[in-house]
Amino acid sequence: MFNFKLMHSFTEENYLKAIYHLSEGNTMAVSTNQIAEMTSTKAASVTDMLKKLAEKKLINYIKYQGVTLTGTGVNAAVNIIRKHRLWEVFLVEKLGFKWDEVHDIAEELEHINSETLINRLDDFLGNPVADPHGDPIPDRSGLINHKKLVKISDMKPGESGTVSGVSEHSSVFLKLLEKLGLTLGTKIIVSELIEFDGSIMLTIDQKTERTISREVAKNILVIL
Amino acid sequence: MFNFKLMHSFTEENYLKAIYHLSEGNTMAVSTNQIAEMTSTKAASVTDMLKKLAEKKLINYIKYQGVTLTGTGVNAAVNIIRKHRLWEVFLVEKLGFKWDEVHDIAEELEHINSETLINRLDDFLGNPVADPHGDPIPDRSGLINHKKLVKISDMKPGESGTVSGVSEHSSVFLKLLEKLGLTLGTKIIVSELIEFDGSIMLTIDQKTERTISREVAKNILVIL
DNA sequence: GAATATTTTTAGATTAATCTAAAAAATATA
DNA sequence: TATATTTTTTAGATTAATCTAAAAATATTC
Repeated sequence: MFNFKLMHSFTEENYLKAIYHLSEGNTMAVSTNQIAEMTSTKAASVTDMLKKLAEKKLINYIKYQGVTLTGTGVNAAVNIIRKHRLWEVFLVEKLGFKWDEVHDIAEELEHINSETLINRLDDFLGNPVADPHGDPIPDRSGLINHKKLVKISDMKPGESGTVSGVSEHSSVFLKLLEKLGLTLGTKIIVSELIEFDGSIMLTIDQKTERTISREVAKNILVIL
Repeated sequence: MFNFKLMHSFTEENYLKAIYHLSEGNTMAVSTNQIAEMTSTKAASVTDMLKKLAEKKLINYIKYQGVTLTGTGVNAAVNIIRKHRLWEVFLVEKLGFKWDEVHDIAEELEHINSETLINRLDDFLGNPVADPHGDPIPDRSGLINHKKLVKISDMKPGESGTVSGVSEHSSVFLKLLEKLGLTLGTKIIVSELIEFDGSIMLTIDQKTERTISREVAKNILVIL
């Protein structure tokens, strides 16, 4: 259960989210510059905010050593991500937006403060487990069901799987995937690795044959 | 069509909305103190903001003379109200909130900025013409279909009508109406005016007989 | 391990929105 | 109409979030 009834400002929430995303995957502390880059601010501004978040016990912060989220900080961040992803599902499933159109609007909606609202939205949507990009939706207690996903670029020839996520969320990339017929749920088989440039030949949905660049392959995640 | 692509801050929007609501009904300019009261700020803060809004040509402001909205200002205010009311419909119709629970959440949602979002929400909801309290929802060009509503307190004995709106939106009042069986759509007949205290005896839905105070009657709006 | 480069923090300003207290203008009252 | 009261504005501060420029700490390179 989310036990932080204290309100955090819009801006504080964005910093928490940035720190959370930056620490996903790696166990290291997150640096000031990384946060500055992700939040499109300057390092000096980040330092100021880090002091404030540390004061509020949302992060562990030692000067010059980077930051990690505290338990409370993780809870806050996960709650924002839950809201973001549920709103994305709403926008796509109920309002007919495309998967490349929802990010900015969800970025605003994620800051709406009402636990009741978000839990009712969750129920209304049928308690979805993933957002339109395949990212898992934390449940109301903050638990995240991480699926084991593999980059197409890490697959061996002959292996097959189902497209289930992306690690690049830009509209340009998502539109490309649509054009290539590589949306979520698509079944693929890696037929060949092209040694020359590292590009990868796929069989898509048992019919189409298509070559994708290594750069594209790195950003498509598959369940084997 | 709304032709103000310029963004207004959360705060500016709240001032515009306050001025709009305060000028509804009366043709007079709105005073600094009225705005301060409605926005829960001090008069000095209001003066500062009025200068800013005048600078942006959203209001007509003459020192010591109060303010009126300009055309652009009205458009901006109406757009916010449209968003507020559509979100209220969503909360009640789709998420199962009660009519006395939606105001605060809609107050946050109304500031989400996306014309596409709100137009799609409008369609998703079936282009409703009124919010859960009976207030009219401006269409996407900003037009408001004002219905001729009469206060129960202004009705004569023998007159009948359908409850179609309220002029008091507090949760306390709305809950009371529910308890009294006087929700939107309820048919009433004024059976008697009690001279002693001005209270009014009603027949509700052709069966229940009930007396309501003049204070309550003043805040219930009816279509004859 | 000293010199250089990079990163991070501090210091001092800026902007938006607010406040209190005092001054100015408008309104009400005697 | 002169005085008192109320309303509104100005003046000067405060808070949150940001910035630039300079200083301090850490990391890299020779």
